[in-house]
Amino acid sequence: MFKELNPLLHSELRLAIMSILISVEEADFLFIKEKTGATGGNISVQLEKLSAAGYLKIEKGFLGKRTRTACRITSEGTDAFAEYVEAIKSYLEKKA
Amino acid sequence: MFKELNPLLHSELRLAIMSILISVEEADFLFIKEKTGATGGNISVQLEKLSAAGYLKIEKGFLGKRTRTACRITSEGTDAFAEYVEAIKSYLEKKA
DNA sequence: ATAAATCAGTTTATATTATAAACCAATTTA
DNA sequence: TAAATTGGTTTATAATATAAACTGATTTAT
Repeated sequence: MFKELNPLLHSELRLAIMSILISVEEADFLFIKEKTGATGGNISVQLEKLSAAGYLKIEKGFLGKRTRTACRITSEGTDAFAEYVEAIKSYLEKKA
Repeated sequence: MFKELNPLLHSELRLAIMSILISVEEADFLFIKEKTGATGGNISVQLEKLSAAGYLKIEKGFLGKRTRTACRITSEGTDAFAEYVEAIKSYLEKKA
């Protein structure tokens, strides 16, 4: 009846992050911050969790002299996201 | 970009409960328990929260001698659910 | 009749989570 | 060189989810 919702993805901010990453080559910290409107601290924590799960890769580098944190979704991340989308649909459809 | 997710509905069990109630006249406690596979305690707590928000009505009565707790979604509940469905879609769609 | 088991839930304790506030190191601007 | 800003991270707190323990009534077994 109801599929299980991956708890790592069933979180407003983490889902937003993944939603951004799924449709973009690469997104940096500030881009995610702007798009989600979340605080930096919150984003930092959630990126770390998604990274620990292997759903994204965090690439730290420099843009000129300033630090820059960029993220890319991994194939595991893409798969997990797709699975989550299927799962949540089982809750949204109105059953006959 | 991302619509806010009503935190009362963005919960696996509460969403499942609402998903059941949206497609059925009335559902009793044990029916919900069976469909969700959740523990009674958990269901009790979540029904209470949804009820407190006015999203469902809890009707306590008897079936023969045994107590029976039935639930019906309210129109506020229906609206909130519909809104949640729209909101979560904003996270699931792949943006061009 | 009464003890044991079951039913239909509720209460509460615990563990997990989400979140923002506080912080830090480097860079830029005044 | 002092103050402000940038780009984050750490950590403290509040909120949440969940199951375990409990309650009170009913049924079943002895």
